[in-house]
Amino acid sequence: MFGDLNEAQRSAVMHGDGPLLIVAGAGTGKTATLAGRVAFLIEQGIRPERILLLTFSRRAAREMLSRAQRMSAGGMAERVWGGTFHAVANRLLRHAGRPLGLPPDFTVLDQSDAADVLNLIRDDLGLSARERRFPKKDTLAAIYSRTVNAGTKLVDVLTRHYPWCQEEAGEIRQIFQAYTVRKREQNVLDYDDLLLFWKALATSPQTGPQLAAMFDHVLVDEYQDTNALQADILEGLRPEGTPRNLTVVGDDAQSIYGFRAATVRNILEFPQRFPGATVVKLEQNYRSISPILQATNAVIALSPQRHDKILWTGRSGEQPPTLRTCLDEAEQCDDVCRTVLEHRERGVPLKAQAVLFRAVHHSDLLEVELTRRNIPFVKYGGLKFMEAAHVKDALALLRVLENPFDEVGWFRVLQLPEGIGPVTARSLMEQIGVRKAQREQTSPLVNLLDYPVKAPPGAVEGLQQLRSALAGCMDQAILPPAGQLERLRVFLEPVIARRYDSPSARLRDLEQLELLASAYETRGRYLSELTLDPPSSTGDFAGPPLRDEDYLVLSTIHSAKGLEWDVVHVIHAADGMIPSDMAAGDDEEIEEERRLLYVAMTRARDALHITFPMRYYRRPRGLEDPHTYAQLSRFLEPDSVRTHFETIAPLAGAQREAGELVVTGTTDVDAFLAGLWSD
DNA sequence: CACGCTTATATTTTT
DNA sequence: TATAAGCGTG
Repeated sequence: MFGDLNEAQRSAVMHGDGPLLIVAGAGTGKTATLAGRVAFLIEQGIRPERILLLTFSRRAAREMLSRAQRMSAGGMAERVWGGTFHAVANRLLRHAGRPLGLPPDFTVLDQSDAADVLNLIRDDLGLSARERRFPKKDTLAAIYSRTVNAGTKLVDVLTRHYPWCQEEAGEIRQIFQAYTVRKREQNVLDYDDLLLFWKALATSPQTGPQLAAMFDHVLVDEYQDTNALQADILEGLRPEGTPRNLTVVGDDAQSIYGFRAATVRNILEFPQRFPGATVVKLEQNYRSISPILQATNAVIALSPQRHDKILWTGRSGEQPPTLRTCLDEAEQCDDVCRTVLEHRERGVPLKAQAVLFRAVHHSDLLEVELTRRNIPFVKYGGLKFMEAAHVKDALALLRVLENPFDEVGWFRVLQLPEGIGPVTARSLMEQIGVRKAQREQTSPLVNLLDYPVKAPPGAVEGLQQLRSALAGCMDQAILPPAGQLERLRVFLEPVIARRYDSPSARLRDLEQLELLASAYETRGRYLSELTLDPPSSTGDFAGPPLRDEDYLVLSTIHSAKGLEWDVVHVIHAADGMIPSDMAAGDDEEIEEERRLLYVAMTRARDALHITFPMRYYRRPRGLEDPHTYAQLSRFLEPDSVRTHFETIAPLAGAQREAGELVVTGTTDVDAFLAGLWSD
């Protein structure tokens, strides 16, 4: 059954008790190994519900467990505890959060909800009166999250990552303090709280041992992307003096989540933190053909950090990766479309191909072009769906039904009826007692439904419609979440038509939301699953019609982690894109960008194409030249890296045919100039 | 006080 | 490009 595994993989799979670190290079069969280990443990008689498998996404957990299922005879893998740190924390805390004073019916705030709460507090504290420009709500949320996850002092985070906000440190601290108070009042947890409370539970002398006793084995995927908080949780779960059955898998060369305070130190210091750890290295790459692997090895070789493993492959192949210089973005789109179709001609379906890029909006132009040419695609990455105003409106309605003390929920809901803006909404919240959260107090929801409130005459009718919509959803026993959404849609339809453009598309989204809800029996379950595992692609919604069709995959590099395709196209391989200008802060950030390119390239099995446009058109700001010139990404360095590529210039070909002279010197001039600005 | 309009601005990656 | 703040009107 484990016959397909190589020696290193087998030794990892069959490792006995004690800590185990598997350093698994890209494409070395990490998933098979981890799934194999789960299957092995079950075969050894470990009860599946006593195994905890922590992965980076829900999708990864599903894949891993279904593989383990196939490998294990008994087929009990589905009872394994699996999911992301956050999702597992959510489950655990609903059962075991009592000792922390945490009622089991808390609701979860996603990052943008958290930002809204921060914004509300900023208004309340009167900090919006603009003397200086104050960090925006999303920035506040980012600062908060980074501080908590890294476990560092606010001032240090500000100095290092948000130097332009240092002046406001006092106010920021004030907001953060109030933020914690509000969350507790309202019985809501944000992403970071989920981890914090889990850690509190796992490390407390009272509850820690009970928690640790729940599991015989803990396995963690993508360990290079865990942060200090998560490492503490793991140590709490496998305390010293007990059998420390902890398996972690990771690759320091693929750590790309520094912005979420992930630290490679977790993987590097694992043997110190868990003394007696066995270390297994997986170095045989099964994914890429040799010319691609050589190129990716060359990219990572230039990283000044030590990655001491050498990947090799038995997969031979002739075609080196191509490096394609395009005139501009339009030509890049054209080239990608053509190359994609060429591969399909030769028998590679669209599904086996992916286009990868640094930032969500990098595919905008390509999406237009693909649509124009009737090439179907799905896009992964980005949070677009959950961020849309109308989706938030619908979910806010469900949230106040679920948790009537949810402040941001109410603030949004109460502004839906015509004639009510922020000021009236605040007054209504005051009247129904949203903020006086004592547990015994009557529910603000009941107050709104059963008692009259003062509102301006113009708002009375709309308010009444809101009331009856909410009232229609009160009895969960009769109406499941999908039914509630159906009822709420009647109310939302005119609201959306009045407030937003392209209402028909938005109404379709509400139907999708309803479709998704039909899989859940309770509102609470539905809401927390949606915030912890949001639909990651438009394809997550595409029901049967799109499912069997062939489609090209578009993905951010971050979302492509752990996946692979026959053919990979990496676009925008220009300085300013990879590495992103935004990341050009310090060496550490630049190195993370290098690893990002490495991750992108190592997704490819048989063919890899990297393109970059020489010229970008930006919307003119003032009298600036709307064209900017880009250079090839510095990570594709000429001597040791570019030699592994076949260089193609669609532009040069076209121009030579036209008898024009191709000027290749531009980039050198730009490089010279760039050298003058940098120090 | 709501709402529609204009103008400034800052722009990554995701649980 | 999308959002937020600013301003005028009803």
